[in-house]
Amino acid sequence: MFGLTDCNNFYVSCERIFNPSLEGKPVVVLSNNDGCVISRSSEAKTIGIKMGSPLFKLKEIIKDHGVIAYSSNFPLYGDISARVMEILRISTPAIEVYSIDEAFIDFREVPDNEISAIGHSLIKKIRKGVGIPVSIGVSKTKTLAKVATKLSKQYPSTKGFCLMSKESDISRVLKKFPVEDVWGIGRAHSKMLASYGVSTAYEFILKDEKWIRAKMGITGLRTWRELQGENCISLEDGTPDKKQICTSRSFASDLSDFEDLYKAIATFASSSAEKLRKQKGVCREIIIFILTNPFKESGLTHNQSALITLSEYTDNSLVIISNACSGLRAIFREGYQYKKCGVILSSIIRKTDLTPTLFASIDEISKSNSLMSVMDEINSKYGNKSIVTAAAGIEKIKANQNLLSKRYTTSWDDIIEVKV
DNA sequence: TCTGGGGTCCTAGGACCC
DNA sequence: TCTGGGGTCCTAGGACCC
Repeated sequence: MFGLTDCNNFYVSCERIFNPSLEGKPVVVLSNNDGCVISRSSEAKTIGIKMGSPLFKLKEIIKDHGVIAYSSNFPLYGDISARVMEILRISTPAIEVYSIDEAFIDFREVPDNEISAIGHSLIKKIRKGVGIPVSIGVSKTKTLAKVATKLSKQYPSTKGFCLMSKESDISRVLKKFPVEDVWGIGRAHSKMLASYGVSTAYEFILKDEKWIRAKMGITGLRTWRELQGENCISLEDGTPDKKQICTSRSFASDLSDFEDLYKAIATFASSSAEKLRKQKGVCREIIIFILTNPFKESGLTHNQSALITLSEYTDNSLVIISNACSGLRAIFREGYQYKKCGVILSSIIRKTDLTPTLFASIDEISKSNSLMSVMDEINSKYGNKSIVTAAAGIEKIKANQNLLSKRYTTSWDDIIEVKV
Protein backbone atom coordinates (compact mmCIF):
# COMPACT_ATOMS: atom_id res chain seq x y z
CA MET A 1 0.00 0.00 0.00
CA PHE A 2 1.01 3.57 -0.68
CA GLY A 3 0.04 6.62 1.33
CA LEU A 4 -0.15 10.22 0.29
CA THR A 5 0.10 13.05 2.79
CA ASP A 6 -1.24 16.35 1.58
CA CYS A 7 -1.14 19.54 3.63
CA ASN A 8 -4.53 21.24 3.60
CA ASN A 9 -4.56 24.69 1.96
CA PHE A 10 -0.84 24.68 2.62
CA TYR A 11 0.26 28.32 2.25
CA VAL A 12 -2.80 29.61 4.06
CA SER A 13 -2.23 27.08 6.84
CA CYS A 14 1.37 28.31 7.20
CA GLU A 15 0.13 31.88 7.66
CA ARG A 16 -2.37 30.69 10.26
CA ILE A 17 0.31 29.12 12.47
CA PHE A 18 1.61 32.55 13.42
CA ASN A 19 -1.68 34.35 13.22
CA PRO A 20 -4.39 32.18 14.77
CA SER A 21 -6.93 34.98 14.39
CA LEU A 22 -7.09 33.90 10.73
CA GLU A 23 -8.85 30.66 11.73
CA GLY A 24 -12.38 30.50 10.43
CA LYS A 25 -11.91 33.49 8.11
CA PRO A 26 -11.58 33.54 4.33
CA VAL A 27 -7.82 33.83 3.62
CA VAL A 28 -5.87 33.69 0.35
CA VAL A 29 -2.18 33.71 -0.55
CA LEU A 30 -1.11 35.42 -3.76
CA SER A 31 1.52 34.63 -6.38
CA ASN A 32 4.58 36.76 -7.01
CA ASN A 33 3.78 40.44 -7.59
CA ASP A 34 0.49 39.81 -5.78
CA GLY A 35 -0.92 38.66 -9.11
CA CYS A 36 -3.05 35.53 -8.72
CA VAL A 37 -4.57 33.49 -5.93
CA ILE A 38 -2.44 30.38 -5.35
CA SER A 39 -3.81 29.13 -2.03
CA ARG A 40 -7.25 29.46 -0.47
CA SER A 41 -8.73 28.63 2.91
CA SER A 42 -11.90 26.53 2.83
CA GLU A 43 -13.89 29.67 3.64
CA ALA A 44 -12.38 31.39 0.59
CA LYS A 45 -13.30 28.38 -1.57
CA THR A 46 -16.85 28.41 -0.26
CA ILE A 47 -17.48 32.01 -1.31
CA GLY A 48 -16.40 31.12 -4.83
CA ILE A 49 -12.80 32.32 -5.14
CA LYS A 50 -11.21 30.19 -7.83
CA MET A 51 -7.63 28.92 -7.91
CA GLY A 52 -5.47 31.12 -10.11
CA SER A 53 -7.88 34.01 -10.43
CA PRO A 54 -6.16 37.39 -10.69
CA LEU A 55 -6.47 39.63 -7.65
CA PHE A 56 -7.77 42.64 -9.56
CA LYS A 57 -10.87 40.70 -10.57
CA LEU A 58 -11.63 39.87 -6.95
CA LYS A 59 -11.76 43.38 -5.52
CA GLU A 60 -15.48 43.22 -4.87
CA ILE A 61 -15.71 39.78 -3.33
CA ILE A 62 -12.75 40.60 -1.10
CA LYS A 63 -14.44 43.72 0.18
CA ASP A 64 -17.84 42.11 0.62
CA HIS A 65 -16.59 39.10 2.56
CA GLY A 66 -13.60 40.61 4.37
CA VAL A 67 -11.16 38.26 2.65
CA ILE A 68 -7.62 38.53 4.02
CA ALA A 69 -4.87 38.31 1.40
CA TYR A 70 -1.16 37.63 1.82
CA SER A 71 1.81 37.97 -0.51
CA SER A 72 3.65 34.67 -0.91
CA ASN A 73 6.31 34.08 1.73
CA PHE A 74 8.33 31.18 0.39
CA PRO A 75 11.06 31.18 3.05
CA LEU A 76 8.32 30.50 5.61
CA TYR A 77 6.49 27.86 3.55
CA GLY A 78 9.73 26.05 2.68
CA ASP A 79 10.72 25.83 6.31
CA ILE A 80 7.30 24.59 7.47
CA SER A 81 7.36 22.02 4.68
CA ALA A 82 10.75 20.73 5.84
CA ARG A 83 9.35 20.26 9.35
CA VAL A 84 6.36 18.27 8.10
CA MET A 85 8.61 16.06 5.96
CA GLU A 86 10.92 15.44 8.90
CA ILE A 87 8.05 14.13 11.05
CA LEU A 88 6.92 11.88 8.21
CA ARG A 89 10.46 10.65 7.65
CA ILE A 90 11.08 9.62 11.25
CA SER A 91 7.63 8.08 11.71
CA THR A 92 7.33 5.87 8.60
CA PRO A 93 9.44 3.26 6.78
CA ALA A 94 10.16 5.58 3.82
CA ILE A 95 8.74 8.62 2.07
CA GLU A 96 9.06 10.35 -1.25
CA VAL A 97 8.76 14.12 -1.08
CA TYR A 98 6.60 14.90 -4.07
CA SER A 99 6.07 18.64 -3.76
CA ILE A 100 6.28 21.38 -1.17
CA ASP A 101 3.06 20.13 0.44
CA GLU A 102 2.83 16.46 -0.52
CA ALA A 103 4.72 13.28 0.26
CA PHE A 104 4.10 9.65 -0.59
CA ILE A 105 4.56 7.09 2.19
CA ASP A 106 5.78 3.55 1.66
CA PHE A 107 3.42 1.21 3.53
CA ARG A 108 4.43 -1.90 1.57
CA GLU A 109 6.03 -3.59 4.56
CA VAL A 110 3.33 -2.51 7.01
CA PRO A 111 0.47 -4.94 7.81
CA ASP A 112 -2.87 -3.57 6.55
CA ASN A 113 -4.48 -3.57 9.97
CA GLU A 114 -1.82 -1.25 11.39
CA ILE A 115 -1.95 1.41 8.68
CA SER A 116 -5.01 3.20 9.94
CA ALA A 117 -3.57 3.80 13.42
CA ILE A 118 -0.31 5.10 11.94
CA GLY A 119 -2.20 7.45 9.63
CA HIS A 120 -4.30 8.98 12.39
CA SER A 121 -1.29 9.39 14.65
CA LEU A 122 0.69 11.15 11.88
CA ILE A 123 -2.11 13.66 11.43
CA LYS A 124 -2.07 14.41 15.18
CA LYS A 125 1.71 14.60 15.37
CA ILE A 126 1.93 17.12 12.53
CA ARG A 127 -0.92 19.21 13.89
CA LYS A 128 0.70 19.35 17.29
CA GLY A 129 4.36 19.49 16.26
CA VAL A 130 4.16 21.88 13.31
CA GLY A 131 0.71 23.38 13.58
CA ILE A 132 -0.90 22.60 10.25
CA PRO A 133 -3.71 20.26 9.20
CA VAL A 134 -2.88 17.42 6.81
CA SER A 135 -4.88 14.71 5.07
CA ILE A 136 -3.71 11.19 4.33
CA GLY A 137 -5.04 8.73 1.78
CA VAL A 138 -3.86 5.14 1.40
CA SER A 139 -4.47 2.59 -1.34
CA LYS A 140 -2.87 0.07 -3.66
CA THR A 141 -1.16 2.49 -6.03
CA LYS A 142 -0.02 6.08 -5.98
CA THR A 143 -2.86 7.13 -8.27
CA LEU A 144 -5.44 5.45 -6.01
CA ALA A 145 -3.79 6.99 -2.94
CA LYS A 146 -4.37 10.37 -4.57
CA VAL A 147 -8.04 9.50 -4.93
CA ALA A 148 -8.20 8.43 -1.28
CA THR A 149 -6.61 11.68 -0.14
CA LYS A 150 -9.22 13.64 -2.03
CA LEU A 151 -11.97 11.71 -0.24
CA SER A 152 -10.38 12.30 3.14
CA LYS A 153 -10.57 16.04 2.48
CA GLN A 154 -14.08 15.87 1.12
CA TYR A 155 -15.65 14.01 4.02
CA PRO A 156 -15.09 15.47 7.50
CA SER A 157 -16.22 12.19 9.05
CA THR A 158 -12.95 10.60 7.90
CA LYS A 159 -11.02 12.98 10.19
CA GLY A 160 -8.48 13.43 7.43
CA PHE A 161 -7.65 9.78 6.88
CA CYS A 162 -8.98 7.43 4.22
CA LEU A 163 -7.92 3.86 3.49
CA MET A 164 -9.18 2.19 0.30
CA SER A 165 -8.24 -1.44 0.03
CA LYS A 166 -11.27 -3.60 -0.77
CA GLU A 167 -11.98 -4.05 -4.47
CA SER A 168 -15.66 -3.28 -3.98
CA ASP A 169 -14.91 -0.05 -2.07
CA ILE A 170 -12.58 1.11 -4.80
CA SER A 171 -15.04 0.60 -7.63
CA ARG A 172 -17.80 2.24 -5.62
CA VAL A 173 -15.59 5.31 -5.21
CA LEU A 174 -14.43 5.39 -8.84
CA LYS A 175 -18.04 5.32 -10.08
CA LYS A 176 -18.53 8.75 -8.50
CA PHE A 177 -15.05 10.14 -9.07
CA PRO A 178 -14.81 12.72 -11.90
CA VAL A 179 -12.22 11.60 -14.41
CA GLU A 180 -10.72 15.10 -14.62
CA ASP A 181 -9.80 14.88 -10.93
CA VAL A 182 -7.65 11.79 -11.52
CA TRP A 183 -3.90 12.40 -11.08
CA GLY A 184 -2.35 12.37 -14.56
CA ILE A 185 -5.45 13.39 -16.47
CA GLY A 186 -5.35 17.05 -17.32
CA ARG A 187 -7.53 19.50 -19.19
CA ALA A 188 -6.82 18.28 -22.70
CA HIS A 189 -7.48 14.62 -22.00
CA SER A 190 -10.58 15.36 -19.90
CA LYS A 191 -12.04 17.24 -22.81
CA MET A 192 -11.21 14.44 -25.21
CA LEU A 193 -12.69 11.82 -22.85
CA ALA A 194 -15.85 13.89 -22.36
CA SER A 195 -16.36 13.90 -26.11
CA TYR A 196 -16.49 10.10 -25.92
CA GLY A 197 -18.92 10.17 -23.03
CA VAL A 198 -16.36 9.31 -20.36
CA SER A 199 -16.92 11.41 -17.26
CA THR A 200 -16.03 9.21 -14.28
CA ALA A 201 -12.90 7.29 -13.37
CA TYR A 202 -14.94 4.09 -13.58
CA GLU A 203 -16.07 4.76 -17.15
CA PHE A 204 -12.42 5.47 -17.94
CA ILE A 205 -11.17 2.08 -16.75
CA LEU A 206 -13.94 0.33 -18.70
CA LYS A 207 -12.39 1.58 -21.94
CA ASP A 208 -10.33 -0.79 -24.03
CA GLU A 209 -6.59 -0.89 -23.34
CA LYS A 210 -5.68 -0.36 -27.01
CA TRP A 211 -8.01 2.59 -27.27
CA ILE A 212 -6.39 4.24 -24.23
CA ARG A 213 -2.91 3.63 -25.62
CA ALA A 214 -3.83 5.15 -28.97
CA LYS A 215 -5.60 8.19 -27.55
CA MET A 216 -3.50 8.97 -24.51
CA GLY A 217 -0.09 7.40 -25.01
CA ILE A 218 1.94 5.40 -22.59
CA THR A 219 1.31 7.80 -19.68
CA GLY A 220 -2.45 7.55 -20.10
CA LEU A 221 -2.17 3.78 -20.11
CA ARG A 222 -0.18 3.91 -16.88
CA THR A 223 -2.90 5.93 -15.22
CA TRP A 224 -5.51 3.45 -16.54
CA ARG A 225 -3.60 0.54 -15.00
CA GLU A 226 -2.89 2.30 -11.72
CA LEU A 227 -6.62 2.96 -11.25
CA GLN A 228 -7.13 -0.80 -11.55
CA GLY A 229 -4.67 -1.45 -8.75
CA GLU A 230 -1.66 -2.32 -10.88
CA ASN A 231 1.46 -0.60 -9.64
CA CYS A 232 3.16 1.36 -12.42
CA ILE A 233 4.62 4.42 -10.73
CA SER A 234 7.27 3.48 -8.23
CA LEU A 235 8.38 5.31 -5.13
CA GLU A 236 11.50 7.40 -5.71
CA ASP A 237 14.01 7.50 -2.92
CA GLY A 238 15.89 10.71 -2.44
CA THR A 239 15.32 13.78 -4.54
CA PRO A 240 16.57 13.21 -8.06
CA ASP A 241 18.90 15.83 -9.50
CA LYS A 242 17.21 18.51 -11.56
CA LYS A 243 17.73 18.21 -15.29
CA GLN A 244 16.87 21.83 -15.82
CA ILE A 245 17.15 24.75 -13.43
CA CYS A 246 15.08 27.82 -14.12
CA THR A 247 14.79 31.22 -12.48
CA SER A 248 12.25 33.60 -13.95
CA ARG A 249 10.01 36.44 -12.84
CA SER A 250 7.35 38.77 -14.08
CA PHE A 251 8.13 42.41 -13.39
CA ALA A 252 5.97 44.77 -11.38
CA SER A 253 6.02 47.11 -14.37
CA ASP A 254 7.13 46.65 -17.97
CA LEU A 255 10.79 47.10 -18.84
CA SER A 256 11.97 48.53 -22.13
CA ASP A 257 15.54 49.54 -21.29
CA PHE A 258 18.30 47.14 -22.18
CA GLU A 259 20.11 48.01 -18.95
CA ASP A 260 17.15 46.98 -16.77
CA LEU A 261 16.67 43.72 -18.57
CA TYR A 262 20.41 43.11 -18.41
CA LYS A 263 20.37 43.41 -14.62
CA ALA A 264 17.40 41.06 -14.38
CA ILE A 265 19.03 38.43 -16.60
CA ALA A 266 22.29 38.72 -14.62
CA THR A 267 20.40 38.30 -11.33
CA PHE A 268 18.44 35.27 -12.54
CA ALA A 269 21.56 33.72 -14.08
CA SER A 270 23.27 34.11 -10.75
CA SER A 271 20.35 32.50 -8.82
CA SER A 272 20.24 29.61 -11.27
CA ALA A 273 24.01 29.11 -10.93
CA GLU A 274 23.63 29.03 -7.17
CA LYS A 275 20.92 26.36 -7.39
CA LEU A 276 23.16 24.42 -9.77
CA ARG A 277 26.07 24.42 -7.30
CA LYS A 278 23.71 23.40 -4.52
CA GLN A 279 22.94 20.15 -6.32
CA LYS A 280 26.64 19.78 -7.16
CA GLY A 281 26.02 19.98 -10.85
CA VAL A 282 27.63 21.62 -13.85
CA CYS A 283 25.81 22.71 -17.00
CA ARG A 284 26.64 23.19 -20.63
CA GLU A 285 23.58 25.00 -21.91
CA ILE A 286 22.01 28.29 -20.99
CA ILE A 287 18.64 29.36 -22.31
CA ILE A 288 17.43 32.88 -21.76
CA PHE A 289 14.00 34.19 -22.66
CA ILE A 290 12.23 37.54 -22.70
CA LEU A 291 8.48 38.00 -23.05
CA THR A 292 6.13 40.92 -23.53
CA ASN A 293 2.85 41.00 -21.64
CA PRO A 294 0.52 38.41 -23.18
CA PHE A 295 -2.56 40.05 -21.64
CA LYS A 296 -2.00 43.43 -23.17
CA GLU A 297 -4.20 43.93 -26.18
CA SER A 298 -2.33 46.91 -27.51
CA GLY A 299 1.42 47.09 -27.96
CA LEU A 300 3.87 44.92 -29.77
CA THR A 301 4.48 41.30 -28.91
CA HIS A 302 7.95 39.88 -28.78
CA ASN A 303 8.66 36.49 -27.27
CA GLN A 304 12.13 35.32 -27.94
CA SER A 305 14.64 32.92 -26.49
CA ALA A 306 18.30 32.20 -27.08
CA LEU A 307 20.19 28.99 -26.48
CA ILE A 308 23.87 29.27 -25.65
CA THR A 309 26.00 26.14 -25.72
CA LEU A 310 29.22 26.48 -23.75
CA SER A 311 32.45 24.92 -24.88
CA GLU A 312 32.92 23.43 -21.42
CA TYR A 313 30.70 22.44 -18.50
CA THR A 314 30.64 25.02 -15.74
CA ASP A 315 29.10 26.02 -12.42
CA ASN A 316 30.82 29.38 -12.33
CA SER A 317 28.39 32.27 -11.85
CA LEU A 318 30.60 34.69 -13.74
CA VAL A 319 30.78 32.47 -16.81
CA ILE A 320 27.05 31.77 -16.71
CA ILE A 321 26.16 35.43 -16.24
CA SER A 322 28.35 36.71 -19.03
CA ASN A 323 27.04 34.12 -21.47
CA ALA A 324 23.43 34.78 -20.47
CA CYS A 325 24.00 38.48 -21.03
CA SER A 326 25.50 38.02 -24.46
CA GLY A 327 22.45 35.90 -25.27
CA LEU A 328 20.27 38.81 -24.23
CA ARG A 329 22.25 41.17 -26.42
CA ALA A 330 21.51 38.92 -29.39
CA ILE A 331 17.73 38.84 -28.96
CA PHE A 332 16.89 42.17 -27.30
CA ARG A 333 14.95 44.62 -29.44
CA GLU A 334 14.34 48.29 -28.82
CA GLY A 335 10.81 49.55 -28.56
CA TYR A 336 9.16 46.62 -26.80
CA GLN A 337 7.66 46.53 -23.31
CA TYR A 338 9.02 43.42 -21.65
CA LYS A 339 7.04 41.89 -18.80
CA LYS A 340 8.97 38.78 -17.91
CA CYS A 341 12.31 37.12 -18.44
CA GLY A 342 14.23 34.13 -17.21
CA VAL A 343 17.35 31.99 -17.31
CA ILE A 344 17.27 28.20 -17.69
CA LEU A 345 20.33 26.02 -17.18
CA SER A 346 20.22 22.76 -19.05
CA SER A 347 22.38 19.83 -20.10
CA ILE A 348 23.30 19.27 -16.46
CA ILE A 349 25.61 16.56 -15.16
CA ARG A 350 27.14 15.89 -11.77
CA LYS A 351 30.36 17.71 -11.15
CA THR A 352 32.00 14.46 -10.07
CA ASP A 353 31.23 12.92 -13.46
CA LEU A 354 33.04 15.71 -15.25
CA THR A 355 35.98 14.79 -17.43
CA PRO A 356 38.67 17.40 -16.92
CA THR A 357 39.27 19.37 -20.07
CA LEU A 358 42.56 19.57 -21.81
CA PHE A 359 42.48 23.30 -22.19
CA ALA A 360 41.85 24.64 -18.71
CA SER A 361 44.68 24.63 -16.26
CA ILE A 362 44.23 23.04 -12.84
CA ASP A 363 44.98 26.46 -11.43
CA GLU A 364 42.10 28.12 -13.22
CA ILE A 365 39.67 25.42 -12.13
CA SER A 366 40.62 25.55 -8.50
CA LYS A 367 40.53 29.34 -8.55
CA SER A 368 37.01 29.27 -9.95
CA ASN A 369 35.96 26.67 -7.38
CA SER A 370 37.24 28.63 -4.42
CA LEU A 371 35.75 31.89 -5.63
CA MET A 372 32.33 30.28 -6.00
CA SER A 373 32.43 28.56 -2.64
CA VAL A 374 33.42 31.78 -0.92
CA MET A 375 30.50 33.54 -2.62
CA ASP A 376 28.09 30.80 -1.55
CA GLU A 377 29.45 30.82 1.98
CA ILE A 378 29.09 34.57 2.39
CA ASN A 379 25.55 34.49 1.06
CA SER A 380 24.58 31.63 3.31
CA LYS A 381 26.13 33.27 6.38
CA TYR A 382 25.06 36.88 5.87
CA GLY A 383 21.87 36.38 3.95
CA ASN A 384 20.92 35.84 0.36
CA LYS A 385 22.47 38.32 -2.13
CA SER A 386 24.89 39.81 0.43
CA ILE A 387 27.47 39.50 -2.30
CA VAL A 388 26.48 39.84 -5.96
CA THR A 389 28.24 40.45 -9.23
CA ALA A 390 28.34 43.99 -10.55
CA ALA A 391 26.30 42.96 -13.59
CA ALA A 392 23.33 42.06 -11.40
CA GLY A 393 23.46 45.49 -9.79
CA ILE A 394 22.95 46.40 -6.19
CA GLU A 395 19.30 47.35 -6.37
CA LYS A 396 16.95 44.45 -6.02
CA ILE A 397 14.40 43.85 -8.71
CA LYS A 398 11.18 45.38 -7.50
CA ALA A 399 8.25 43.10 -6.92
CA ASN A 400 4.87 44.03 -5.55
CA GLN A 401 4.72 42.31 -2.21
CA ASN A 402 2.61 44.61 -0.15
CA LEU A 403 0.92 42.00 1.98
CA LEU A 404 3.91 40.02 3.16
CA SER A 405 4.00 38.24 6.51
CA LYS A 406 7.26 37.79 8.42
CA ARG A 407 9.85 35.05 8.04
CA TYR A 408 9.08 33.86 11.54
CA THR A 409 11.14 30.70 11.45
CA THR A 410 14.07 31.58 9.18
CA SER A 411 15.16 35.09 10.10
CA TRP A 412 16.29 36.37 13.50
CA ASP A 413 14.97 39.82 12.63
CA ASP A 414 11.49 38.42 12.16
CA ILE A 415 11.30 36.15 15.15
CA ILE A 416 8.01 36.35 16.97
CA GLU A 417 7.88 38.61 20.04
CA VAL A 418 6.08 37.80 23.22
CA LYS A 419 4.76 40.80 25.06
CA VAL A 420 4.39 40.48 28.79
C1' DT B 1 -3.21 49.77 -13.33
C1' DC B 2 -3.48 44.64 -12.08
C1' DT B 3 -2.93 37.92 -14.79
C1' DG B 4 3.01 32.87 -10.87
C1' DG B 5 7.03 30.08 -11.00
C1' DG B 6 8.78 26.20 -11.10
C1' DG B 7 9.35 21.29 -13.13
C1' DT B 8 8.84 16.29 -15.81
C1' DC B 9 7.92 12.98 -19.48
C1' DC B 10 6.46 11.55 -24.09
C1' DT B 11 6.04 11.79 -29.10
C1' DA B 12 6.70 12.69 -33.90
C1' DG B 13 9.61 13.87 -37.34
C1' DG B 14 13.99 14.98 -39.32
C1' DA B 15 18.88 14.16 -39.80
C1' DC B 16 22.07 11.05 -39.69
C1' DC B 17 24.58 6.30 -39.33
C1' DC B 18 25.79 1.49 -41.46
C1' DT C 1 9.40 -1.59 -63.84
C1' DC C 2 11.64 -2.39 -59.50
C1' DT C 3 14.64 1.66 -54.97
C1' DG C 4 16.24 -1.99 -47.69
C1' DG C 5 16.17 -2.51 -43.08
C1' DG C 6 17.84 -1.56 -39.10
C1' DG C 7 19.28 1.87 -35.83
C1' DT C 8 20.44 6.56 -32.91
C1' DC C 9 20.19 11.29 -31.62
C1' DC C 10 18.13 15.69 -31.44
C1' DT C 11 14.43 19.00 -31.17
C1' DA C 12 10.04 21.23 -30.74
C1' DG C 13 5.85 20.97 -28.93
C1' DG C 14 2.30 19.06 -26.16
C1' DA C 15 0.62 17.08 -22.06
C1' DC C 16 0.91 16.75 -17.39
C1' DC C 17 2.17 17.98 -12.23
C1' DC C 18 2.45 21.20 -7.89
